[in-house]
Amino acid sequence: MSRKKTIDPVDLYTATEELILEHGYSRFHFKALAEKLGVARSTIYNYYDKKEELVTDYMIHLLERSVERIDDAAEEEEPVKGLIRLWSRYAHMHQMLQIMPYIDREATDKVRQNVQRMFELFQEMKAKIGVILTSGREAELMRQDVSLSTRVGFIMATVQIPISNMTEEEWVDEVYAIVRDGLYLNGKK
Amino acid sequence: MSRKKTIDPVDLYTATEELILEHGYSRFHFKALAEKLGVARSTIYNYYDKKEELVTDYMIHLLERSVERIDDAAEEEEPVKGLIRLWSRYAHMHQMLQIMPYIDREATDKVRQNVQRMFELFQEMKAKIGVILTSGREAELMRQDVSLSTRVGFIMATVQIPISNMTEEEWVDEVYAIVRDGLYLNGKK
Amino acid sequence: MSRKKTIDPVDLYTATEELILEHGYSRFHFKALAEKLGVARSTIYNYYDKKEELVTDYMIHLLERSVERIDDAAEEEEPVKGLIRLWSRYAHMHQMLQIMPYIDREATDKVRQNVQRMFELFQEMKAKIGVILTSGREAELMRQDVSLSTRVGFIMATVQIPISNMTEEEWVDEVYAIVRDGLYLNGKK
Amino acid sequence: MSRKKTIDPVDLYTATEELILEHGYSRFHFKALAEKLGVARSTIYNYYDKKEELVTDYMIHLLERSVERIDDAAEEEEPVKGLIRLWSRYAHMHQMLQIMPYIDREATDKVRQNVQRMFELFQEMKAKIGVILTSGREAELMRQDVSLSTRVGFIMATVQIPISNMTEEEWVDEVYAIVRDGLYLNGKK
DNA sequence: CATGAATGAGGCTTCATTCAT
DNA sequence: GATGAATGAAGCCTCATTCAT
Repeated sequence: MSRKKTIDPVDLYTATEELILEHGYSRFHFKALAEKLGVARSTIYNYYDKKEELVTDYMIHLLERSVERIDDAAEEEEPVKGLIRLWSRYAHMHQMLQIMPYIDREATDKVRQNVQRMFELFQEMKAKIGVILTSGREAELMRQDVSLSTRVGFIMATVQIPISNMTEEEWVDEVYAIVRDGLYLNGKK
Repeated sequence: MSRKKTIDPVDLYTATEELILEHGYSRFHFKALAEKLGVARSTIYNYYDKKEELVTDYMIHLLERSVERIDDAAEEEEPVKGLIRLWSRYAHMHQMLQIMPYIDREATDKVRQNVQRMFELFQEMKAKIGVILTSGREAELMRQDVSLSTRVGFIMATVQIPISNMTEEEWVDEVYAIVRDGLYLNGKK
Repeated sequence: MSRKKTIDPVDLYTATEELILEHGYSRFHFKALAEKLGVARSTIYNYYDKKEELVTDYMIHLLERSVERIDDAAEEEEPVKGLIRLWSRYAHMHQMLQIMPYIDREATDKVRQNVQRMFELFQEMKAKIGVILTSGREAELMRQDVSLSTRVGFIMATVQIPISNMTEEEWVDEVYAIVRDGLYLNGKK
Repeated sequence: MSRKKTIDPVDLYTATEELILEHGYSRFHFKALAEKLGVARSTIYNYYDKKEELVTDYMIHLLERSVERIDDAAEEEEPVKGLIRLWSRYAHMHQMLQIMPYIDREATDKVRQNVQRMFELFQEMKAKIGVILTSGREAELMRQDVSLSTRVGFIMATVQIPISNMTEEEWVDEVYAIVRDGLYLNGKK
């Protein structure tokens, strides 16, 4: 039959992620990717015709996993804390989403479709968070005087808070505390 | 911008900002810049030897103005609200800071120095926010059980919250409300 | 072509011809050929080591058949008309010959030999036409004040005349009429 | 002011023509062109963004000149002979037209427009020849029992007749002789 | 200063072809 | 034989940058 594959598709994603996180999208080339994987540049073209296709495929993969995890978070005792913990694990997702404006959406049809799919997944993510905030026990506990979209945006924005000199779990606790009760003392100690 | 064949340095900044906000840093070229300014590409080199120098100069200019405004915010009745209002005005600053990873810091000595200066300004900004949170009346009102760095990061992260279907002032009110009191009802209305 | 995983050599020729006529030699790749044949690209290499070898083999095959037909034409009542009718059937041969300048003759020894053989076949074709024009009844009917090579070239050039809005046979009649008697009235109707 | 130009646009056309005639369109690259002109490859991109744009521009230039010459031919004593003489001068035009199928017409908008323009010029050329064949003294002298399109195609096809062992003027005389009176003796000497 | 011209470096892609199974 | 995988060579193209006027 044929020769044994040297590129594991999972490695492709891993290498893509690492390169982008290390150097940013502008320095993400098939050349660098090939070097990292130890193959010829043209070899990658047997897997992906365009770098945009690879990147968007990877991002969809990442988003899909993230969206799944939101369901897990929803099951937790404190769903909002679950979301924040999710961010601590998927912090790089945020950085990946930042590169979206740099992607040439018109590169190929596949890219166009992928970008569309990413948009849908992003909406889905926001919708799921919206559901968490408006359903069950949360709805009762939560203030309704602020628009849902701002509340959802608020929770998502916390992914940006840097984690300095503490463990992941400490970060989650601190962020959850202020998300829940705010920065100000309200009769709290 | 101008039709004159000479470059007004202010136009350089304006055009730089517009190009980056419109198309992202990856599509920011001296070629496009020259077209926007109506001059020859090589003319820009009489002002800047490297595109990184231009961009970092511009970003320093932007950061310096922002830092000044923080002092104004500190004077307000509700300083934290002042900060949030500042974000609504300088939302693009956030986008500009996003491009930092894309800049080749090693390009020239000047760039290296500029990046260093940006870092200092950024620290200064965080420090000023820290001072606001720990001084005067705020210190008494604010919870101390969460680390200062997380609280500062929290306030800065709110710049990410999207402004959907509302005025700038409504956004400021909503965001300030949850920043202050959190997402949950705590005996509040 | 075939769905079998083995290649029928005849299919190879057919597919080659179709691809070249459709898209020209510059877009004739083993990639496209393999797709058309429903086999893997590398499989073709079990039959031909070089694409030039395949193409020239095919062209030789085509020329050989054409040369044979010239003998048939010579047997006809009006041999020159027979030649012209031959062109109407083998019009693609003309297009195939056009691609000769695009073939890398130095690719392999086989290619060199094939090109040589094609040249010989082409000479043979011209020779056979020359014989027709100078032998038997034709010689008496035909003017001798124009060099033989021009007369042969003239007949061969007619393959270029487009066939617009008429049947193959009408084209043959019209072309033969002017080849025989020229464009001008000479006491003719 | 600026540096002195090293590329004369006329040289660009000349080099383009030479390269294509020597090696065929498939071996016509900006790389080869740059070498021939003694400039860097990228320099050519300051003149033409796409090789298709250069080639089609050149071909339009060539066609336009040819079309003009047809008007001159029409003025001659024997217009058809004028056309044939024109071919002897513009024989390469025929070869250039052969490459049309190899040009990627969809490369850019400019290319699309150029190809359209070429098509129009080609139609114009055929129309002008048609006018010659049907107007004035010619119409009376010429047979009408063969369709105009075949007669026009016939004249254009003669450009293919090889010129072997004779001067240009001898070739013109010979070809004109058979175009006018045909291959056969009709009471002629 | 301003400019148009030229260039090199770097990235993108496509294919013919080779290789191991 | 047939195949899928890998590769190198070759061509395409864009831009930052330098240079001479």
